[in-house]
Amino acid sequence: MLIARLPDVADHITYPDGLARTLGVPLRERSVPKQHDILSPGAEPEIAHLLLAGHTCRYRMLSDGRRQITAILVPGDICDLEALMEGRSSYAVSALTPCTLAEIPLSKAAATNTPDLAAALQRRLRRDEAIAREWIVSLGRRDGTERTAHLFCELRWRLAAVGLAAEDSFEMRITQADLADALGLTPVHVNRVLMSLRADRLIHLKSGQLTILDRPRLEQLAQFDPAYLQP
Amino acid sequence: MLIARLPDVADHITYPDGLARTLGVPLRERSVPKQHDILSPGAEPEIAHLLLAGHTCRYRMLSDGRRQITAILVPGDICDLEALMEGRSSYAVSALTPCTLAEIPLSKAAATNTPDLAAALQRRLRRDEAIAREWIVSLGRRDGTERTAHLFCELRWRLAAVGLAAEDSFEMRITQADLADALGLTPVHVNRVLMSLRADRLIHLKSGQLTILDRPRLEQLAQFDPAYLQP
DNA sequence: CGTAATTTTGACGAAATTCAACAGTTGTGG
DNA sequence: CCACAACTGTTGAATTTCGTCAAAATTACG
Repeated sequence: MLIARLPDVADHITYPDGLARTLGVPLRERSVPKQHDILSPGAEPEIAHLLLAGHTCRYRMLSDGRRQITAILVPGDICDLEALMEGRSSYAVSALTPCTLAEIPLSKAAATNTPDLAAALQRRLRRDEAIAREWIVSLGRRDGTERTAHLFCELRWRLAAVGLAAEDSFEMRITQADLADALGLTPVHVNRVLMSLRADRLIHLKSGQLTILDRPRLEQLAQFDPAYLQP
Repeated sequence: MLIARLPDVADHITYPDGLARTLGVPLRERSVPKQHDILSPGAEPEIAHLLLAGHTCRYRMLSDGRRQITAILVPGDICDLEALMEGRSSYAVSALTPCTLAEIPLSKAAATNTPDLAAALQRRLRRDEAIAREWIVSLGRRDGTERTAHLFCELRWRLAAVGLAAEDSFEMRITQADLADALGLTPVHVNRVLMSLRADRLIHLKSGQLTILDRPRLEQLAQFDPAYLQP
């Protein structure tokens, strides 16, 4: 599932080689287990992370234990973009699955003042915001089934863009409990929604592999329009 | 309700004088009625707008008529930030109340290449994203009452920052139907939530004036933490 | 002053949650 | 390689939150 030197990846900071060249230092790689905390909010981190394999998330906890995932990151994404751009972070980041990460030293990033890098980071920020906006639409106005369908359409699109979703099928080892925290539902209800998507022959999900069986119908159900994901 | 030359406004593009000086042109002012479309998605706009008075929103429509408001803008905010930064916009903007706007010519803004302006715009973008993230938390994990309380806490904070919410009271002429589209609820349910907030003596809302009667209790109910609004 | 928009209320229905139990899968150490 | 424990997924029944429909009351506005 590792991403590297993909021909169809446009952005030069999506893969570690390009980012290392831009910063002028080789990036250390690191593997972290599922559930591992990559960034705690409030802390002053010294490294940011480019995700190479697996899925991470940004999230916020409420004081009574409720958790909301505000973003799911896929390979090629920068997990702690806020920390990279302003040195501090208002959200936490953790690993939804076992992950491989490339470490980006913040000191080095801050010292690298090329317009190239700044533009690339700003593009990432705009994209993250567009994704967040669409997530608001899902949480506010799509029911559980549409919302879940939309997430799967979005993940497929983003993974395909980095070469990780051939044939409408991709690795997704996110648990139903974590999906629930992303979708604003309970784990029980996520399970029922998945069962119904399966019964409708829209998806096949087993042992960490999600296959979209009927993409046109799933995208129609979700009212998925990839315009917001375009660079 | 007009915002201008406020001593406690830090950002030099929050008020029209500063922005006009930065761009080197005087900004035309314009009044638009309630419901007026300020920006349609997909269009290639030639002007962006700094909100001077009233409330506008960014929103997205689903094909079956459902609408989700993704951001509420207050005086000092740039309505069409995405258009200003990349020339096109993936969301629509319209006026929730009668508004006064300052017109920002995109050509002039694109030509003004000062690091100062770029930094200010990027700060706005980061802030908008932080607000969007918190909105995701509300829609995903707060119930109708908490969500409404959170929105009021946020509006009070943002309006206070531009001098428009003295004594925990501010003008808010947004209809319950529009609040519903922002909160991901139905108008009927918004009404019930407002009734219950009134019954609990947390707010007073009448003829377009919202007064927060017990701010500590309202903020606790909403689990409001203004950290995300900090510059 | 009259009409339209908005707010409020009630009765009923649907979507999602809660609680509880059980089955299946995965991972680990003996 | 098996046995066990822990986690993850699945299902049912009862309850809660929120939505829908419909109508009345109130307010805003030309």
